[in-house]
Amino acid sequence: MKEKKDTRIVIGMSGGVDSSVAAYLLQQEGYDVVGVFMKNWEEKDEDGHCTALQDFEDVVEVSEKLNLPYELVNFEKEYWDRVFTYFLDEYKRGRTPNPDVMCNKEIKFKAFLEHAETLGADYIAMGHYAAKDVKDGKARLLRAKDLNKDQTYFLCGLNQSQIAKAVFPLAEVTKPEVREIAEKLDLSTAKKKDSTGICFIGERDFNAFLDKFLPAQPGKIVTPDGQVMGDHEGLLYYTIGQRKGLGIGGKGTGEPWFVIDKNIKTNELIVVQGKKNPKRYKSALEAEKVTWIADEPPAESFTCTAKFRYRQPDQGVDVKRLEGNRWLVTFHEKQAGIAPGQVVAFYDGRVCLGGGIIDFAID
RNA sequence: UGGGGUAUCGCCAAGCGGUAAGGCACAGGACUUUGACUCCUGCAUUCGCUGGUUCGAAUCCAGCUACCCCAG
Repeated sequence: MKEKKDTRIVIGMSGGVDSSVAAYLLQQEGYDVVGVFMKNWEEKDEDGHCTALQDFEDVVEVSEKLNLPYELVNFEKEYWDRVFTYFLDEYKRGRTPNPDVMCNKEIKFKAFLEHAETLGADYIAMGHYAAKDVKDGKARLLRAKDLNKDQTYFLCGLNQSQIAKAVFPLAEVTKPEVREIAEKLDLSTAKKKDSTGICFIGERDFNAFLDKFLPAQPGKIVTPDGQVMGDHEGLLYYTIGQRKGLGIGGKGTGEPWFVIDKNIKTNELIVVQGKKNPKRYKSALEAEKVTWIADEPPAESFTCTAKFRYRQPDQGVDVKRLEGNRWLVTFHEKQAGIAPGQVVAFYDGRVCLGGGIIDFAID
């Protein structure tokens, strides 16, 4: 076993508080820490500022304050090829992808990991709120102590070799504590607002953003029995479970309307009225491309909990392998808003078992 | 061109002489490393138009206009 001072950890620095403090905590532990900023997207915001470079400036400032060696690495091509094309392809299929899960899988814990190894890294670290341990020689991904910020949902697509190489400095630290530490150190990122929106791309008018890459085809909004309720701007702008943006008001019972399906062939958006409408609720789903953190499933059939979206309370499910990486997930309680393309993450208590992509929901 | 009915926010809709409920939609914000969901706030000095009665009308009266229904 290497001494900590001889153990090199390359940490991904985003320019936010979390990774800033994570780097500091590793230094305090006594590791040989190197910070690397990933530039994965080339675009300016509405004001013409390159947001990525603004973030990099924060990395520079924090790194100099912490006396941390740092560098910038460019993965724009990798991000485009492995994350963004997938993102667009899914939308073309009428599905709703989760680019950030793919980003972790392909960029942060692959391209970045490979790059870190060329820098002599023993491990890589990220500012994710997640934890890890090793049991019976296998690395496990665990929920962070700060369950409110836990980001294991976004990491559920990682495999054993990726988790084995990772460390999560924020495993036992809460967000308020992170802010506190940053303030004490007087880091420039201390009061920086949490970033949201697609990782590396940021917050923006989503429909306008998509429109730059995919042509929209307006069509009809209809009920399951074919009643025309209005017009939509393009199927890809809507997600199953969505309420806002339909522009349907005052019809029927006066309750809000929700998207329950898309018909690619007829270019119709299918909606139903009422939060409690039974047509919104599904009893199971089929997941594809399911992977397990342990590289192997716990069993061919088992019971656990799952999330179908970030920050959703855990739901009891029965999981059963169909064939290969396809699994049937049956809900203990019916679920609304199960959107194909989105990610289902499996948990056993604090352990994140793995996850897959929702292919379709079953009534 | 006979009879009856209705005209209140983008939509649905309360109100019935005392000084414009509510819901949906929409907008803004909060929440949030996807997309969504959710939550909070805002949203008709004005009630088809024109007059009249009244201290006071969206509410009563008259005329006009529009639409709907039944008869032609």
